[in-house]
Amino acid sequence: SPVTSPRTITLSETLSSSSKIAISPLKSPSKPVQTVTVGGPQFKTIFPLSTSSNVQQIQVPGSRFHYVRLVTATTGSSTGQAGSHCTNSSMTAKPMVVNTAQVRMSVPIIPAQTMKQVVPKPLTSSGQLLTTQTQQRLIMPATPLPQIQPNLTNLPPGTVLAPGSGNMGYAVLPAHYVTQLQQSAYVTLASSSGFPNPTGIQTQARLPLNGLSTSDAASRPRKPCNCNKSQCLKLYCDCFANGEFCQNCNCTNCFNNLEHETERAKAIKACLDRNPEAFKPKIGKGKEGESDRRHSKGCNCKRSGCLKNYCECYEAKIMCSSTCKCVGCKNFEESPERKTLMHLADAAEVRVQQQTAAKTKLSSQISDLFTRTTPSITSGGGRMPFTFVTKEVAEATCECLLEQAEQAELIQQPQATAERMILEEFGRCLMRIISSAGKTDCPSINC
DNA sequence: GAGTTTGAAACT
DNA sequence: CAGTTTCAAACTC
Repeated sequence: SPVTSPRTITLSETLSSSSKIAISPLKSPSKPVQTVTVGGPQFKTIFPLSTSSNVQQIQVPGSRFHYVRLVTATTGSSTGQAGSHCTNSSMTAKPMVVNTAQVRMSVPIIPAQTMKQVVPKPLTSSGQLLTTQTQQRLIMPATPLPQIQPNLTNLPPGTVLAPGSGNMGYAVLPAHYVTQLQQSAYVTLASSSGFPNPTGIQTQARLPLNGLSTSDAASRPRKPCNCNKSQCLKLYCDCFANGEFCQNCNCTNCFNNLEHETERAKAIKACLDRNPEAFKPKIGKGKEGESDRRHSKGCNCKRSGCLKNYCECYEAKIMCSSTCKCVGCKNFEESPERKTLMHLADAAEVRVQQQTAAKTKLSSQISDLFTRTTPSITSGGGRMPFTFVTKEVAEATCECLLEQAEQAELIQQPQATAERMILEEFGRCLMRIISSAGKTDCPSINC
C-alpha cells in the first residue's frame, strides 16, 4: 500500500465488528513505522523478516499460534520498494527472533487471488524468489487481541480462510512449520507461482535440525520417520502429523517438504476434512501428573494391555481414561503390571545413568593419566608412553631378557634365581624406556 | 537386520 | 458408523 495512506483490509470471516486492519508501509527494516490496527488494539511492526519483505509475523499473546502475514500490494505504488533497502546481504541475515518462547504458530496470509492456500513457497535449486513484488513485514500485536484470538487459535493447522472483502486469504499452519522456518539452517524459499522477482532478492528461511525448533529440540528430539508408501503426507507419518517437515529422515519419496508445497497443502486439507482436529495435540496440555493430561480420543488397544508403546496413552506416559476403548487395559494407577513396568523402567534408567557416569569417569581417568604420564605434552613433545614401546623396543627387550635367562642357565642358577634375574633385567629395561621417553621424542630406543 | 505384531489412520 | 485395509512404529528373534 502507499506509504502515506494506510491500506484497509477487511477480515470479514475472522473478525466481528472490529475487522479493519490498516497497514501502513514500513520504510526501513530498522524503523517500525508500520501499524496494523485491529479494532483498537494495535499491531506494531517489529521488523521485516530478514529473508523476505513480504512476510509479517503477528504475535497473539497467550495464543498457541503465531501468525505470519504475507503482504501484497496491488499497485505499483505499493510498499514493494523493499528492494531499495533490502539487499541480498540482508536477506541472508539471521531471521528475527521474536520472543521465541511465545511464538507458536503462524498464519501466513497471501493474496487470495494468487493462492488458495498459504504455505511457504517451495524451494528450488535455482534459488528463485519467494513471492510478490511487494514487501513483507513482520508485525506483532502491541496488545492482546481477544476479538480475533479465539477465532484464529481455534483453527486447526492448514485451515484456509477464504478472503473477505479484502484480497487476502489466510491459512493456519502447524507451529513447527514456522519455527522450522525461523530457526534452522537457511533454505531458500522460492516461488512457484510465477511472481516476478524484480529485485533478485532471495527469500530464505531456516529449517531446524530434525525438524524441531531450537527450544523443542532441546527437550524433545524428534525421531526421523521411515515412511515408504505414504509420501509422508498422511498422518501415518509422525513428522507430518506433528506439523513438521521431514528432515534428516529415512523416508522415501517424501513430499513433506517445501518442494512439494502443493501436494502438502492438499494433504493437510484432506486430513482436516476427515478430522478438523487432526493436527491438534492428542494429549491434553495439563502438566504431567495432572488429571487433565489425557488422550483426547483415547486408545483402542486390544492386545497390548496398553502397556506397550503401541498404546498412545502408554507412550505418552499417561493412564488410560474413560475415553479409551481398550480391551484388557492394564494401564491404570493401581495396576500391578504397570507398577512393575515402571519399576523396571526406573531401574533401567538408573543403570543407564550409572553406565554413563562410569564411562565419563573412565574417560576422565584416561585423560588424567595421559596428562600425568606425558609431561612432555605440555612442552611440545606430547606422546603417550606406549608409543615408545615400538616393535623394535619390544624385540630388544625380549633379547635382553633371553640373554639374562641364558646367563642364569650358564652359571647354573636355580629357577627361582633365574626368574629373579630376568625380572630385574626387565625392570632395567623398563627404566631405560621410561628414561628415554622422558628425555626425547626419538621413537627408536635401543636397550 | 529381518520378520512379526500392533493399533492408528485411511478406506470402503 | 462398522468393518477392512494400509501403514509405520514397536517389538521379537
